[in-house]
Amino acid sequence: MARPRSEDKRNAILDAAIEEFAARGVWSTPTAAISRTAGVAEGTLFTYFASKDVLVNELYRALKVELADAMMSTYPAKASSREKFAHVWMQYLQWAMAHPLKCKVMGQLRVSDRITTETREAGSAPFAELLREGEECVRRKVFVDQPVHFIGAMFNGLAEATMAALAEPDGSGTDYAAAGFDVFWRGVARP
Amino acid sequence: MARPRSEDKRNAILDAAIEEFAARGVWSTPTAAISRTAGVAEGTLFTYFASKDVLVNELYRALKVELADAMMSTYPAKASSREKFAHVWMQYLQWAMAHPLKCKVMGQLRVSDRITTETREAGSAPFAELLREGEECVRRKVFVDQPVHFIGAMFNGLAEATMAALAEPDGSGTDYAAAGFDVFWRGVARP
Amino acid sequence: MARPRSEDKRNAILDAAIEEFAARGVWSTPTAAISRTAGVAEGTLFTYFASKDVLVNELYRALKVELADAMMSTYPAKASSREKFAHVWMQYLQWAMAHPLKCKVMGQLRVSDRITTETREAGSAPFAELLREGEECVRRKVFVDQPVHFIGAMFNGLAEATMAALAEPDGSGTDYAAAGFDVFWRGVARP
Amino acid sequence: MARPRSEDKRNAILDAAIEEFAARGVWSTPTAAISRTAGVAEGTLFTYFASKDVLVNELYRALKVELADAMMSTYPAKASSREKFAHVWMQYLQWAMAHPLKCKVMGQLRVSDRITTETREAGSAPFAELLREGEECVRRKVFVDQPVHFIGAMFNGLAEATMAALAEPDGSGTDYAAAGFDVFWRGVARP
DNA sequence: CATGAATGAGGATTCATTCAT
DNA sequence: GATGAATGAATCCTCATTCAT
Repeated sequence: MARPRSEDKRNAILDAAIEEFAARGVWSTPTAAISRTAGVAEGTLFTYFASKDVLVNELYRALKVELADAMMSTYPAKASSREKFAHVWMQYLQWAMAHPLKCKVMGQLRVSDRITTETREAGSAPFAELLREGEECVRRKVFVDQPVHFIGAMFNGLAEATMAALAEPDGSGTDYAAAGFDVFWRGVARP
Repeated sequence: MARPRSEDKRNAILDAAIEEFAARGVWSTPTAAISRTAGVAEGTLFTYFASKDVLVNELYRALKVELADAMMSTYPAKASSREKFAHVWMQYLQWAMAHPLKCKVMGQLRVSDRITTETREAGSAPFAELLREGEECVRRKVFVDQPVHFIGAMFNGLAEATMAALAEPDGSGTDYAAAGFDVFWRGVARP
Repeated sequence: MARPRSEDKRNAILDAAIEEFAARGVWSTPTAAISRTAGVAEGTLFTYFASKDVLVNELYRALKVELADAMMSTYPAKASSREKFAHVWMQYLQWAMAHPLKCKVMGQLRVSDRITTETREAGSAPFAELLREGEECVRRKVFVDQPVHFIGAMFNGLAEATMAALAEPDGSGTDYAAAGFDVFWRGVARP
Repeated sequence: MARPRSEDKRNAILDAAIEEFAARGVWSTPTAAISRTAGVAEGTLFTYFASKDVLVNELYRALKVELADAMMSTYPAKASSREKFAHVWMQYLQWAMAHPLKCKVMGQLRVSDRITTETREAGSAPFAELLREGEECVRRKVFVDQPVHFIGAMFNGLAEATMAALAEPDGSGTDYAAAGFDVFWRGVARP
């Protein structure tokens, strides 16, 4: 199938999907709701995405790419390791705070069975640079002696927890973002 | 008088739900699949759970209760703080490893819109004891000066990440469970 | 099947059926609603009535019998024809006003396909006396020269219309009952 | 652009509904039977009528409109009052005889709880002209001194009874239609 | 290509009836 | 006989996808 005409329309559909998925849950949202919100006809959705599964996978990939861009595009290649991770951490949280719907949808998609392994791999590709830095840190004994993917998982888990804390409406004013990163760094840095 | 409602049947339905939800995803499993797996008629499911939503909420609560029991029933009330948290951490991970399906389903339910606030609250009730210990640690300056719910979130986030790492089939033999706890403790303990 | 034990229970079921049918419509009322209102178990209903259809037919018959009793038990066998019909007319309307639910249900059952011809015939049996008087009136040229069943239909149609008028909440105070009978009598009496 | 919604298909569904409702009763006919008879897919019914309730209400309204058209479209505005009512009466009965199924269905719908007040009002709107004539007759002392709606109810009640008599298969050859109107007129005309 | 009506398999639930207790 | 849990066919409706316009 040739590339469909309008990139705008494709994006409108993806945006509508985010909005609807966030509001009603991924598997409770009919494609008709998405097309309506996107302002296109029901059938049009299927000229841009062959099926709902495809749409969902592409959306996941798109969100990952956007997040990766937010996190990595200003990556301070020359800073210290700590600064590199801190920078990425902060970009992550800022993006998450700026895009709560996208964040919520990513959370739902992450645990979904309909996201293929291929999509998942594509989604983590842009973070290769960060992985390399992690490996370096392990090698240089800056980090504890654990596989990078494990350390990456810690990073993610803590970031998500921090995000959730930031999202709470208790407004205690605490700077969870910085606190969260401290937990991460103290946790994985070799004592 | 009359057949009494059977706890066995209720459990069979919940077990079947776990099995099917893990295999096909919560919102892709028809109630008919659950009843078939449970060995009851389609209608019987609805004498035990008024609707699929109710079933899903009760299942979430039941899983939480089971997990809480695994984590807290052998809580070492007289041990040191570190030992208390370590114990709970290990019980958590052991339960998770022993019940991967339940774990997977909990992961899906946690992000679901259909789980009510009430259910969520009921699910976290059994961990009150742990919260208290956390507060104590903050007060005694064992932990960094952050709200307990934030520290609890860190605990959870790291535990989940560790679980995921344990579930990976790379079988590197690394003891992720212990390593994960070390990250947690170093992270939240006052340096 | 032997006569079931308790006549009371049978009546409770019929009464409950009237109440529920009036409130929710005959075919929107589950048998379970009837048994609940009657204060008996779901299954018990079926020891008194073999099926819902049977229940509905017996109810129709019972209502007809009750109405017939109200109309005919004080039938003034020695009065003039006009007085006879007027008496029956008034009894009819009084019964209808006194039992609006029963009346409503009869209205629904009358047009229902599930009422058998046999039931309908049984329902009109108690009015034989009145039919005879009608025939007499035709023969004696008190009524216009039409078949009695046609005149009976007029009687019924006008009585129902009068009932509906009485049920309206406009409360104009008009004596519809008497006015309705006058319309009937003028209409069918030979001028 | 796109297939336009077809009035034909809508009518086919309404016609099928009449046929099936007449044969099996309104609440015993599955929507699937209607769509099959109409020659459309099960789902198509719901693009024309949002629910069975909506279909039933629209059907009632459509039947009323059709009947009103039959009765009122040739209304002899310049004839005498008696002729006006006689005309409408005859049109009513002719329509009823010509469309026994529609008539039967209207009878069932009239007593149904699912017909909304709004639908009922819309259904009686086209008869305003006749109501006015009735009021005129009361004012000019052609009719007895009763509210028009009461006289209207008599008209209806008698017409229905006459219809039922006409529908009986005794084929006595009696001209019930004319006889019925005579009953009406004698009944309501001031003696 | 865009549109939205048409399709029909699938799904949650209901409910008359049966039957174990 | 009474009870109410168990049954599963039947029902209304949804929705991903197709296709005529």
